[in-house]
Amino acid sequence: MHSLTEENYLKSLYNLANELGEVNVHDLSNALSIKMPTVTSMMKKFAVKGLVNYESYRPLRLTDTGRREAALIIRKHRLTEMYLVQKMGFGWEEVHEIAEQIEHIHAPEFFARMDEMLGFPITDPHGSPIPDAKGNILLPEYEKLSGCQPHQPLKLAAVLNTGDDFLTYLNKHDLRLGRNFTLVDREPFDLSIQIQFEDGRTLTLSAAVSDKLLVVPG
Amino acid sequence: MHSLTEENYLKSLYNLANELGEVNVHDLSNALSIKMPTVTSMMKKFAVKGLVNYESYRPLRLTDTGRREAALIIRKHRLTEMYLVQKMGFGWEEVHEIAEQIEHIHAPEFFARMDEMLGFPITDPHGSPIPDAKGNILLPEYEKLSGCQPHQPLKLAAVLNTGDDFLTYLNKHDLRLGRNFTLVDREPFDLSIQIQFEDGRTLTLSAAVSDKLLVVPG
DNA sequence: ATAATAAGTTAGACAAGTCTAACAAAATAT
DNA sequence: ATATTTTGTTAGACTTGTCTAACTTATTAT
Repeated sequence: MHSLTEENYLKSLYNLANELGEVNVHDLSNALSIKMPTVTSMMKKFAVKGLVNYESYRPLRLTDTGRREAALIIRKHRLTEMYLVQKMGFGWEEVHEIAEQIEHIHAPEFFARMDEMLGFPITDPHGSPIPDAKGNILLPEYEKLSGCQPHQPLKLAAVLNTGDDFLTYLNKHDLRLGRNFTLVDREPFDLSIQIQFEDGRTLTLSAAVSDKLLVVPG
Repeated sequence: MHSLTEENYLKSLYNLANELGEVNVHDLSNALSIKMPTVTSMMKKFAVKGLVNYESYRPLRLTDTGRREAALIIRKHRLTEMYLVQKMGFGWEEVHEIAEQIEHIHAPEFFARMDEMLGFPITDPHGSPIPDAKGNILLPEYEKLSGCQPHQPLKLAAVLNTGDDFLTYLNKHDLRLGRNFTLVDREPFDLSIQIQFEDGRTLTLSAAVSDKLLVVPG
């Protein structure tokens, strides 16, 4: 099994790989707030453990094993978030920090029980997919709101930023997962976007916000 | 805040102090499966942190601060056990290992929510008292079944061993907390004890067992 | 094309928590 | 009362995960 430290490297590596495609030592160092030499030496250790294919000065590549083990940690994280929201009444802006700790618990029965109580959910409270018990994940076909064309009916499917500030902002404007709206207009000057809800109310979203909202056709 | 390692020393120290009255380096070393020199040096560190009063070759004495901090960890442990049993359907023989990990989570809201959902319980699933949020604990007046006189109506109030084997044995004989019975007889030869349930059925318990069962007048 | 900057590595130090070996003090047994 | 055993301490080494300083390779900009 892996240490808590190793689990955090693994998870970060996995998330960065999805966000960036290629992950450099520098990126990982940044994400973890750990200096590059430390990251380099951990990656050499990971190479020995068969979690990454490491070559000097080349981007870091997770092995299939590494990817699977990372997915299993992320599974625990997302299952926990869903449990905290659905079964314990926390808001989606409150659960990240708690899940960040509980994801390191080694107790398969515990997570299996959560999964069962939740009815085997496939996404977490932020719309991110939950990997299955084997570490497989199917990436959903969400589109960034910032990249959509006007006049389409849309539905909020996921958010890309899970910081409290952002989520509290969304709460304030009743922007919850599953909410339907239409993209009315895009302002070319600052790339802000105007949306209209089904009840007729409109809302203007900055590019920073619309870039973090993932939608599906509504 | 304390490291995971420190939390485990603290908890063990607290539990041993309750069991033994006086705790020696040797006892703690034993309980934690950590060699004595390591324990000695940790105790010096604890002395600096104000958690124990340490003097060479003398028994270890928790300070009030140390005792309170230990009680707060034990609070999290017992609250978690209660939650796992009451809200997640685990058996009382399954929860120790999981709680052993979750007790180290730093998230007051999380434990406060559990407490609330459980209706502010005062004991865990094994009958042990749950310290309050300030680290105060009131020791209940339980008696060992092994020390009771015959012909008294009794009620099972707590168990002193929380190993799966013991609890599974109790399950098999329907010996659950709150169960009423009468002490029928004690066999002087091996100190085994015979009890009778309200439905008339009887059961013989070895000294090893009756020494681990705590009762109140039923 | 070369200078400047950014990214990555090597070497060596440090803190936390663990160990073993050797020695010292306290408790126990005859 | 003294020898033996048990308990406790000191000293020094090791591992994991971190850092800084110095150097190297790769990328970028002029």
